[in-house]
Amino acid sequence: MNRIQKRERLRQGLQTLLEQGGAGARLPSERELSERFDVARETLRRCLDELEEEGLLQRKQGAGTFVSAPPVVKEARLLSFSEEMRERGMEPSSRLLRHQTVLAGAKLAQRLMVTPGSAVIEIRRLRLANNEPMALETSCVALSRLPGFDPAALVNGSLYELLDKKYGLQLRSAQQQIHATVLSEDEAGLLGVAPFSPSLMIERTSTSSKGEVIEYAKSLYRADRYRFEIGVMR
Amino acid sequence: MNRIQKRERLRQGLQTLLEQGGAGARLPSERELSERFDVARETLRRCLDELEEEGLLQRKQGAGTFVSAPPVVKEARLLSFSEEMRERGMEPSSRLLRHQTVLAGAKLAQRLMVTPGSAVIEIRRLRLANNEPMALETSCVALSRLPGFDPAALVNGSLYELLDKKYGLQLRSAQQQIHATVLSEDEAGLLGVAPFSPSLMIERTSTSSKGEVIEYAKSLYRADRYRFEIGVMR
DNA sequence: CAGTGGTCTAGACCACTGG
DNA sequence: CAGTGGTCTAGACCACTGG
Repeated sequence: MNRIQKRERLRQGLQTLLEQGGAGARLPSERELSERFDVARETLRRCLDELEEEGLLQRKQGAGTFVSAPPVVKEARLLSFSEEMRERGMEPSSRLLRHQTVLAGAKLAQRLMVTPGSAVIEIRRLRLANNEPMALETSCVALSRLPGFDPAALVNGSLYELLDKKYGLQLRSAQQQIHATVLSEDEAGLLGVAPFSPSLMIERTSTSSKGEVIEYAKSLYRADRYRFEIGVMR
Repeated sequence: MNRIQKRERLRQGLQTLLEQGGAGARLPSERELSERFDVARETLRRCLDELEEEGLLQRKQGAGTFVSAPPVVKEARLLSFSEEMRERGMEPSSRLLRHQTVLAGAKLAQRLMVTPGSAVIEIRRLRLANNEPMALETSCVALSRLPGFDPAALVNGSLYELLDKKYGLQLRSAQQQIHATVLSEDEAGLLGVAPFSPSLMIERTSTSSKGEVIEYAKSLYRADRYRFEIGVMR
């Protein structure tokens, strides 16, 4: 399409200008740019909006448009343990420690948004990276959302993959709370560290694209091997 | 201004429509809405863009505009300690424990992106919420970026505010690393908890809109009073 | 095909800044 | 004050969908 080509040319032309200018440089005015690229000023502005959103430039009313240094912020994304470890260049694996069906108490029921007393599958796994213990994870999923769920499938697999393949459930967002705590003797033993070592505890409530709460998980990470990293914008 | 009122009315009118409709409902067409609210279609579209960005509605070319169930994900934003505590409904304050000018070693120089050996101001503050100790914070800023900097101004103020007012520096993004650790006896004493209590340690490197690294800060939060909360999307 | 959202235009007036 | 970005308008044509 002619239109797409035009948009593309505009975008690339602007990026070239940004590169030539370097951080701090001032761009020509919007009226001049729109004439130069032969587009309406509003069209140009929409393109500048995008570039500003991406942090490549800054506009200041009455003063002008200035090139920014691109930010290095790493966006937080919802990753499974397996995905995250692979991204960190490590090979993930799991050991299924225990699984049982329990009846949801008031607190858990609220977290999973189910009625108190409904059946919940609780899965406790030791999660390894390069065959070294990394975290101790307890996941809870409501049985009603996962008919015929078989925890045995989790011995070496990702819960997220299973949810997707078997139930067509894609997790879309999660709420995470991060605390610092110390490990009990049992927990420390499983993770292979000294008792009362510090630990990063992450509680996560994951929600499907339909808005249903699918999983509540509580993970204890070894503080000596794991850091939580996040980029934030103002 | 008439213009602001108009925009405000439009926004509120649309939100009312969204509420009345409920998730899944289909809004009237853009042409009809623009007529009803007496604005140009482009103006209406800009408002719809915002609402879509916020996840309140979804548009589908050729089909229509539909009300979404609002997401509950809380976006991570770069907040100063003061801003964050106020948002949590607590009154922030600070006690300046120490400040000194040091020469940047290799590690600090790399973090601040300055040449090793340059002067760096190091500020150590006890940060309180409702007059209770909450965190122990050590901030480092390169002197070259803040000529004539006076740490005394920080006794009861926000560093971010000072940077903005005095130097016109707005922080735009930050990279944060979150660890779990235990407090030394000194640190525990200052924070008013038992020695070797667990602590959430947050290291933050903040960058200005021009892409310069402005601050490196290391904070030790009381694990019993502070949790880091974050929403993530897939 | 009628109707929807997506994009673009030329022009106007406003708020803000100090090159 | 001239010049900048911010907002809005009325209208056009496009791509896509199936109420």
